[in-house]
Amino acid sequence: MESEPRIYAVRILPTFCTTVKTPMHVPFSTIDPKWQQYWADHHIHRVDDDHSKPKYYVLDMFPYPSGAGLHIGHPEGYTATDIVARFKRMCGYNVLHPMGFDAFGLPTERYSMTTGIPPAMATEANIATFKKQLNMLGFNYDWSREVNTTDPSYYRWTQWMFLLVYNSWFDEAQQRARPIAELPIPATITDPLDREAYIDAKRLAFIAYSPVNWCEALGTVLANEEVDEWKEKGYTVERRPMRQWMLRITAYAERLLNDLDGLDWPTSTVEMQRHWIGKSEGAEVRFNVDGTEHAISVFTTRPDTIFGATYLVLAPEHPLVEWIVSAEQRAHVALYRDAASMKSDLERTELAKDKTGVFTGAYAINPASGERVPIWVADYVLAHYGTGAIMAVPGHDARDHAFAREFGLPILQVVAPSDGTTVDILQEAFTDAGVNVHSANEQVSLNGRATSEAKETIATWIEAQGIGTRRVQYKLRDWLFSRQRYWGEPIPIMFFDDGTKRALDEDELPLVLPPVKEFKPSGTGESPLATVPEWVSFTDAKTGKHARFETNTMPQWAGSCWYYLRFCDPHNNETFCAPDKEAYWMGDSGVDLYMGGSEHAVLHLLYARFWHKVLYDHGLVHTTEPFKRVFHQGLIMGEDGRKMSKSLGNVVNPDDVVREYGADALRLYEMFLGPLEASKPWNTKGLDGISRFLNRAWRLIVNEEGTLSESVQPVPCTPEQDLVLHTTIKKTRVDIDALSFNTSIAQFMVFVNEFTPATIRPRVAMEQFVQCLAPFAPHVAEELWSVLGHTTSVFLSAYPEVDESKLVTSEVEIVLQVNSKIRGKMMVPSDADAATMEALAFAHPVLAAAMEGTTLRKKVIVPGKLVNVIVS
RNA sequence: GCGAGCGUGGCGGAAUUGGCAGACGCACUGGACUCAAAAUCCAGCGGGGUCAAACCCGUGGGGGUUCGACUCCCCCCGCUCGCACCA
Repeated sequence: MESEPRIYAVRILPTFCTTVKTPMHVPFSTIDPKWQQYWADHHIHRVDDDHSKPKYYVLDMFPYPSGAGLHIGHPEGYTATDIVARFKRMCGYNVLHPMGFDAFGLPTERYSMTTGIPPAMATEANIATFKKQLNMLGFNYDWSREVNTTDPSYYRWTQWMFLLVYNSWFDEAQQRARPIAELPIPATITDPLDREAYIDAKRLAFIAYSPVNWCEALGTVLANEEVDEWKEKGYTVERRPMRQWMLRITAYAERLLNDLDGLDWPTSTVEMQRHWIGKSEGAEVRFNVDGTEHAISVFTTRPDTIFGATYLVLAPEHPLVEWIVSAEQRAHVALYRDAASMKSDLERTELAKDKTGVFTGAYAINPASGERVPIWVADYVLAHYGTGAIMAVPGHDARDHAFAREFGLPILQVVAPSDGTTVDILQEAFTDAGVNVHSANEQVSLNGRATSEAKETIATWIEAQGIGTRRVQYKLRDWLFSRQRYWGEPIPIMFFDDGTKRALDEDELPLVLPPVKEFKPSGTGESPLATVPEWVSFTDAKTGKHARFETNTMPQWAGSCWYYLRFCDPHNNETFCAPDKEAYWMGDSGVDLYMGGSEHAVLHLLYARFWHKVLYDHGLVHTTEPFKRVFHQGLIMGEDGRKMSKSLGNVVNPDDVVREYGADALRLYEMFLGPLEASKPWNTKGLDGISRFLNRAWRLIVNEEGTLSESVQPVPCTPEQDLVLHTTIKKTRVDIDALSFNTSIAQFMVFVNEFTPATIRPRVAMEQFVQCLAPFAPHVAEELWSVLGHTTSVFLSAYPEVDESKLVTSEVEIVLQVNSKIRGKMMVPSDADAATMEALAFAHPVLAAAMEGTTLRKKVIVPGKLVNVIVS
């Protein structure tokens, strides 16, 4: 498109044809497809399983193939990994750089609801579009290893892994998953149904009836972490108790936390995972309810403040509420609990400015102080965390303080600042660590003890009294694993009329999704699968019993939990991945580089780590972690600095850019924008700059006829040229490992600026430059490599090596400073030692003049850098 | 509120262990080529100051460590992302 007007001008003014020098441009519209075809025909990107070479596994988070195709953000991470993959291959590594599609999910299903086009068909079309666009950008994926999560030959193994999880229990003592067959069953359990119930309760995949986030419009439940996303899109989500599959990820909380150490991940991502797991250490303490047999267990991280606990609070859902509530308060409490159940977790916290609650009419005995304290119900206490009940210490907890002030409950001070100052506990809670006061009974005194010591003392006392224990608590909750949707992996379990069930055996997998005509929700809160007669009513061949299949399907996260393993051995029909291939490609550290957006910093990465650990416990993988190094590419914003969106009209389409500037210009431009991890605005003018650079590089080597320029000669480099060349090689090698592509490209520009004025260009410099550039701009580099006379791909050549001797110059410029201010510069031999430097520098007029008539106080000499004299 | 990260020219951004701030690109200015324009090539481009130089100021603000700080430490301000009644 861009080149059209130029040609046009020549055509209408033919008389100027001979006089006007037509500047040469990279003919990208010819060479891009040419080399893409060449790579495909010659299998340049085919990964071999030659296990004698060192491996490098570089992985992109595979995309969801939406109908909209690639957006401009996709090529950013993909180009980065493409550069690394091509570079590592040129360095002699056997590189695995695969691509696939995470294609199950709601958007496709919703598209099918409105169009009637089956999701499998829509997915196929979308994937074709994505692949075409990915190839257009010249990425070096080995498509023979493509995976697609919706392909039965893939989800067969997703189902197999679900069953592996299902058939596991977590041995707390050994801190690992074990086969369910090894579960010890108490001898007292003899009834088969009781036995099954006991086993089911221990499985890592289990059915629970708990309040979930139901979205009527979507016809499915959502995970807690998904709620915000859909609410933003305008959907309403309500709390509803439903039958759900859960995965016991909480069993792995400690390992998921500990194994974060030693990962080469962004600090923010590690921190986010730590917070998500949310470990806190404290104590669980029992408070007896006055005048009853009941006791309320509370979890606290501040057992040292127990003497200041002036009331208890139960979550509205706490089962004990109805047992302890007094007759006169019963109506109030019931009203409050009903109101609370209508609110979602989100609404409870969003509207959390003012605390609400209601008195139960019951009292408990503070086991430390012996005081009788009122028991309240309030929704600022969450049912799912800790024990669903707290001891309120308004003197030393901001939330309890606000509640106590609202309802006129007593506030006691039991901790004072360590520095001896006083605080007004009635005005504001003192939540820092300090020294205990007013904290003693006949058996134990915390008075005068520092907070950390007081915690220990009281915890020991609590345990000695038999009223509680030390306890570790996590925020992490079990993973809600079922969706009431059609377009997901079927859960391979069938239920019989007698209340028993059966998981499919390995030889019965995959359990394939049945074709359906209607994708709308069944209307009963079940998935569209519930409307398929042969799905919910059939005779099981193995048992002869009448059965129905589970109608829930797995969430979209399932397929992405293990795809990195399938890439190691994508066509294996015997197992999900052959052990020797897993051992080779996953090596000692797993995926060597995993690139993807920070939106997956918590969930996907946590879920995948969890599955990996289950596999590890069963001896199916041999690394404890799947991803050694994770990197998040930043967002590319619109030209106006705002997030790209159709409604703002600031969206840049990669197809348009490739058509106008070529694939290499887009690749280089996105890498040159700024640091890979930063979010940065698009700037079309910057694309012109990159285009100019590519054209200048092109003209170093190619003449107007499109053949090798006469300026390229088989002569050695001058020392200056060698310095630039080897600086470029060195910088690129270092920068690629650091993923600092913007600075490598800047160095390429320096190289081109250096060689452009030269009339004789040493062939060796041109060749090595082309090799350096190749991972970044593969199409241009291949063409230049070919113009230079090579008949095989530049990617089969070895990346240039740095000759350190070429980086050493005979003289270096040093800085002369007087009182640390720069006063001059001079050249000295680069190997000059401190004494030589001093002698040369002191003879220099600038220093000589500065020191005249002054006293030398101090001299600082840094060889190769500077001479600094301090005078007065 | 808590956690993580970041503040450098008109703009995007560079700057091993503390050692010439502003590489490289964009924009802009001037010049060459051209009837003219585009393209290309050459030169300039933080602020003040000067005919020019010298010189002074300058990496969000304030303090500190150091011969020397964009870099290390403390306090403050601002921005981005994440979490948010988790007891």
